[in-house]
Amino acid sequence: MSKGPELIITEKDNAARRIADILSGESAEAERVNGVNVYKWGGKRCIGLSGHVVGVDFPPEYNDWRDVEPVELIDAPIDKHPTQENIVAALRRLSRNARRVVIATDYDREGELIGKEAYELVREVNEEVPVDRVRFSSITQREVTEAFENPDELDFNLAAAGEARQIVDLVWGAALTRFLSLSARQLGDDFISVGRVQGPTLKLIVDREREIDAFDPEDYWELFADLEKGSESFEAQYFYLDEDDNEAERVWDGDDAEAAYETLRGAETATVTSVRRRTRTDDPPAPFNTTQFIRAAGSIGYSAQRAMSIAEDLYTAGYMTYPRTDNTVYPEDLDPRELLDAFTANRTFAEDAESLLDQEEIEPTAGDNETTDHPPIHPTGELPSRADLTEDEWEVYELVVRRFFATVAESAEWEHLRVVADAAGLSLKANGKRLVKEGYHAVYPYFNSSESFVPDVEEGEELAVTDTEMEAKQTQPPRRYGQSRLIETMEQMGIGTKATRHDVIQKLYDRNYIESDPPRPTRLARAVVEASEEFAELIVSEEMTAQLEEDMQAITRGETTLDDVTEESREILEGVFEGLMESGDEVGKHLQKSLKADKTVGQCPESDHDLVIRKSRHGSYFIGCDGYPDCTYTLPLPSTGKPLILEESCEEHDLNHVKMLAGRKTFVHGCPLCKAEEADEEEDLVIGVCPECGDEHGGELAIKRLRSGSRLVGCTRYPDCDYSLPLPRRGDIEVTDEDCEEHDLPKIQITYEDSDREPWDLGCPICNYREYQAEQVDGSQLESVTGIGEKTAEKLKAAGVEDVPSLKEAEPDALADLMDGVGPDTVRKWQTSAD
DNA sequence: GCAAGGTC
Repeated sequence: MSKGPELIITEKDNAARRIADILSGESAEAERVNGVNVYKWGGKRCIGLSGHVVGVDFPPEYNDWRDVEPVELIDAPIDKHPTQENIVAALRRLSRNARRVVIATDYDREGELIGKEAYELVREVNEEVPVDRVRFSSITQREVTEAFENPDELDFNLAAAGEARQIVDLVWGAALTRFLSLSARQLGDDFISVGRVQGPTLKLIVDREREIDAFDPEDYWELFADLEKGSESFEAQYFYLDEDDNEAERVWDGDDAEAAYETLRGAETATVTSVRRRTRTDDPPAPFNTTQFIRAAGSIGYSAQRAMSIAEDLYTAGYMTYPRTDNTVYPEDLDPRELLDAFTANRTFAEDAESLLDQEEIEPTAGDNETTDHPPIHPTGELPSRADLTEDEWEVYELVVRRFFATVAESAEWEHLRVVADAAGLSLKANGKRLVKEGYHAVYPYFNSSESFVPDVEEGEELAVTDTEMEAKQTQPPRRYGQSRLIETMEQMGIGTKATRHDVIQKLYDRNYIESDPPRPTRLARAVVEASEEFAELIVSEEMTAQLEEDMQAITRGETTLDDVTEESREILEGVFEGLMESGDEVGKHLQKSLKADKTVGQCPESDHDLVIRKSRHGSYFIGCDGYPDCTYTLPLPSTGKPLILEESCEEHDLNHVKMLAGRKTFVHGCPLCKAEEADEEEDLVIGVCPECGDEHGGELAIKRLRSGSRLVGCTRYPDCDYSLPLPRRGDIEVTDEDCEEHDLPKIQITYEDSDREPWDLGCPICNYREYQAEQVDGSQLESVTGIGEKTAEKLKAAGVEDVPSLKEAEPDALADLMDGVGPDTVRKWQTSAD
């Protein structure tokens, strides 16, 4: 009998630490094995994976897209290989002499598969060791202890169901993605992808755009009257009964509307014909799952991606529970009073927490979905101080805290008052609502709780008609999906998971399928959906997931096998490829045409070619002639942001307007040719002597407008002297009478004619630039490297890497060993992006 | 370099 340790394997480091704490009574100590945290107490070790540590893929000989016909991928072998080398190595080391292994991954299908992957890694180095599986719904003292007292076995059928999904997704996704990319000759970074989840999501967006395109607006009219009781006035709306005896407010005929309006205008009084009062209970919302959290964060201005990234940080820091969950029912062990109590010491929350604790009974709300993997999102009892968090983090944290508050608060109550009155034979109605009991709204201000006023009136009462109005309106096309509506709809359709839906949307942006927010599909997206609808309908249909889900459940129940399911799926894909390969050229041409349309702004003024948006070798955008090198016509674009071609076009030049997407600094550039012409016409305004070449060559400093639209202070001897100082992009530049004593230049003021922004005293352009430079992040700082945030920079410093030069010199494997959750590949990525 | 699913 081996005397080695008992090894517990969890899905992530965080879970490993908490489970070790519970089982050891907080006596576990952390040690590092191959750069991975291992928690150790008595004869036990607990290690956390990082989700899947092995991945499925085709063997390397299938890597070259050009060498392998996409159709060959259907029957190509599939390998499993470690993707997290350091974790796999640590796991092997610890299991070699283990006396027992316990799999404690998440309690769901993917968790079972991750557990089975760990099991196989263990078996590679230890054929004998007994392997158990424990399952618990939340990491609490009671559940974890109970689970470890009653160990179970791995469910290999459940894991096989997950494997079937991996294989089907890989084969369909890779084969079709390669086919489309090859047919359109898009092989670099701009390949054309499809998949079981991104396909239907993209189709959702494209279908909505088709509805919008096909929409034919209809005119209608609405009539209103202001009614007055004493000094109290309120608005009422005209309505009539339609053919089905339903109340209707929209008048579809212009003459009818005009006639009704004339009648209404002639009325001096209206008689109240009915008054109805009702109280309505407004129950507090259910606990947050991922989707509802994203939705709420969206309503206060966070993109899905950003909301999840902040949630992840708050979770890692220990302030809230796991952000990826479908569960909307709090676990039994959650004691609301105890949790509320933790907030009574905090300045922001104390008052609300105490008022909630004053309630006699606390019964948290519950949603429809109770799952076994994680609890709903709620704050932990550990509170950050405001200074620990950025403003955004605090805002999201407060949302999570307040949502928890809401779920343990009382219902609100509304009083609805509906008044119907008759004015010269026409019916008018008004709906008032008053919040008579604030309830959960007092602690959760994110829902609209505005009231609308209608005074107390009685049947038969006469009211004065003081003002009448007729509004001409048009029916509106359906609205585009916003990111959170999209995620909600994906959830309803059953595609993607809580952890991936927001990533899928990001992927659509990355592939140039959608742009802007709310997302709009590009021509390329339409072409991809059209081609798929014609030849591979399943890949853009939610049915594929529904069918796969059924198959997976059958595998879980032991009614069918992984091999049968994947074989059948491969046969269907063979059929798809028969049609696809016949029409490959046609599909490719259509995709290429759409790709070009996405880049085209109009006709070149100097040749018969199109003007298209191009990217220079330095990564900046410009407009160039598609006939290059025969025609070398170009127009510049601003240096900030990514260009988006707008529908609107210039009347004079017939070129589409361009918008520059740059987050909060997004702006409309307009017609690129107009901009260039404006700059050419504008004369430079001399304001002083060039400090670089003034003495020697007599160069002068002038305010200049470039053809790209940007403005600067530059030397009149350009390009012989390239001395320049930046000026802001927006606002009007005004030269004041006041001079800077140090540099002998006039001070500059920026005014904003088209907005109510206060004028800004920029001052002397040289002084201003010096200040600006001083504020900029020093280029040698770690945070200037893509992918390194504040926290990672801190960790790097703790590992002895102080700045960018020392990061570049570091040996990836050695550095990864010192860093928590960072692999050598990540280090290499940092190093390349630092160059 | 392809997917989708974990996780960081």
